[in-house]
Amino acid sequence: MVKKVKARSVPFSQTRARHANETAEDYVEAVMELIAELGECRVLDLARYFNVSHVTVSRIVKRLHDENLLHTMPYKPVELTVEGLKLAKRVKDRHLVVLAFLMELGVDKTNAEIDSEGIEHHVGSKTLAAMKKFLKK
Amino acid sequence: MVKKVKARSVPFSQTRARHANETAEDYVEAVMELIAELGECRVLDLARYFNVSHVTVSRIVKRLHDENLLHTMPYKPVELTVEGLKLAKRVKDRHLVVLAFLMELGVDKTNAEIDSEGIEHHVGSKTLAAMKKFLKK
DNA sequence: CATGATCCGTAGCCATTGCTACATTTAAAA
DNA sequence: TTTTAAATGTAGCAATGGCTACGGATCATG
Ligand SMILES: [Mn+2]
Ligand SMILES: [Mn+2]
Ligand SMILES: [Mn+2]
Ligand SMILES: [Mn+2]
Repeated sequence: MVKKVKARSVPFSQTRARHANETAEDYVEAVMELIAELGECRVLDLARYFNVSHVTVSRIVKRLHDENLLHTMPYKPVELTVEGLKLAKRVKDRHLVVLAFLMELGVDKTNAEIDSEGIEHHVGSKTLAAMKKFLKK
Repeated sequence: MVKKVKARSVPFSQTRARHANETAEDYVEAVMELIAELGECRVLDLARYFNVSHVTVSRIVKRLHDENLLHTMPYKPVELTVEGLKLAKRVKDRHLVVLAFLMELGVDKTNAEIDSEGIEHHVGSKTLAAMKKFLKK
């Protein structure tokens, strides 16, 4: 008789899929925010924002341009496509819910900001709804 | 007058650091669990568990061996070092808290299992404490 | 004890995201 | 207008974690 292991592979597959979207989500949100704050979004603004080199940003911006999330021309500011803006709004809304939820739970702002930056990408629609419900009470 | 952007780089740096630990955390937890359930933990057990190829597992096991988290000899089952067991216990405890928390919040078990698999790695000590407190009430 | 199935390791590919060093473009100052 | 500083791009390296293909080791079974 061979013991069978529970089908735990689904959560891991889902987590890997979410990690694959994480960079795109953070970047479109950052571009939207930087344009709102600075009027435009330059590669170096993103590099400072994420605390990475401008080279890393430049390459990722190129990839997200290929994925139709960002507009970009050499030496020009980065902009959002229609698709990118839609994603940015959705992601920012979710991020704000997670942040508010953690603070409502009693976590200080500093730690809520740190943890929510990672947690946001792993919050599915059901969990997001539960957090919103909690916030209403 | 130049507008200055808030220091948002800290959360992103922290999130990247946590992602760097994620594989190690999931693997030691998996090894502990598979040994508990099957008596031993083989490379292929881990491959099935994570839904990846045995090659991916083999390379990662080697790296975690170099980091003194796992014991491994060619063609032998994988075991935990003292350090690995300590980490596994800590990680499993945190994972269970996150899972129970999500379910207490009203998320169904299936989605709670999926989301907690990613969220766990981004839950700092403050957030973990807040979740435990919530569960006590 | 032979052998075939299963398990595991190795070679080698790709994508992603970090980095430094250097080249080029753009924009500001002299 | 020339010159210099800042911003951006390019080349090339490393680590990580996916994969397939193939070969060698182990073990159960005949
Ligand atoms: Mn965000
Ligand atoms: Mn984030
Ligand atoms: Mn996990
Ligand atoms: Mn994550």
